[in-house]
Amino acid sequence: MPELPEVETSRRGIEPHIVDTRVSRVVIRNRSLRWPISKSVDRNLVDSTITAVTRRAKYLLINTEQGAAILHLGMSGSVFIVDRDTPAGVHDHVDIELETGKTLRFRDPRRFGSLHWSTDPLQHKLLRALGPEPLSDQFDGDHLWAQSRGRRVSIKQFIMNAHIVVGVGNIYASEALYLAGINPRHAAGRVALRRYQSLATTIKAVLSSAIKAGGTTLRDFYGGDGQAGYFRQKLQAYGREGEPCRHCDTPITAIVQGQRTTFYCKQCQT
DNA sequence: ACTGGCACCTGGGCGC
DNA sequence: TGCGCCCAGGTGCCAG
Repeated sequence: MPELPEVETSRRGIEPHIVDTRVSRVVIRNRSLRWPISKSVDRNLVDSTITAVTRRAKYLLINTEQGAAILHLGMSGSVFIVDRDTPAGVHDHVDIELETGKTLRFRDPRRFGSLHWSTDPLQHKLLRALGPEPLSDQFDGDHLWAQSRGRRVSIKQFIMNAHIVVGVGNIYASEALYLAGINPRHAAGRVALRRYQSLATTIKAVLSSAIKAGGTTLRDFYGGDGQAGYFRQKLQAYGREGEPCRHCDTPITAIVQGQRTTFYCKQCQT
């Protein structure tokens, strides 16, 4: 479900309800996610006070004085606030009950998500080797160009590699390449610096714009406040196979790269 | 060091 | 209606 804009939308949705609040109880109905949820998660969260909800890549960090719960939503996960004692559905795996009477609920039908505990989350194995945040100053065309030299993977797969830059998933990779006019099949190592500068700009633009719109709701994404994201209406390429390119009317093409579908315009993206 | 492919899992939508 | 098939917003890990 979520790419970076959806995770950020979720973060903003839940943060005001849980910050500066003590955790009274943690209910874990199913520990079998992508990795088994360790008991250290509930053990450390109970009775602690949430100090902040932050994000690194597509990970949500629920911070306390002692450490942080590291939550990944996988492909189908979502977090939202409910009143305590709201009946849980079959895919509601984790409830973090707060002393306010509210509960932070984690739902994940496909169970590709994960939940860890760490006293030093940014140094956690899953986080420490990640590339820069796309909306930070550490990410720019120079970075992409330098990292891409000698690489033969397609530029689409290259920008989706979290060790290069985080937060660019399948939707926004197609969108950014479309906006930059770059053919997604090009070998990353053969794309010029100038084009990478353009691409870094469109990556920032499309992610910022999607965050502003509350994310993209394809099927069932709702932010932590229950609102559907409305970026879908702004998609230029993703999901538009056969529909006319908004610039040249050429039907949008769909191809498969690395087992993921890519959408692009053969005319505009060269 | 890279690269491509597989794995994990459920549900929605479609064609018959 | 029901069944089988294909597809889906992610990403760690493995073999080559």
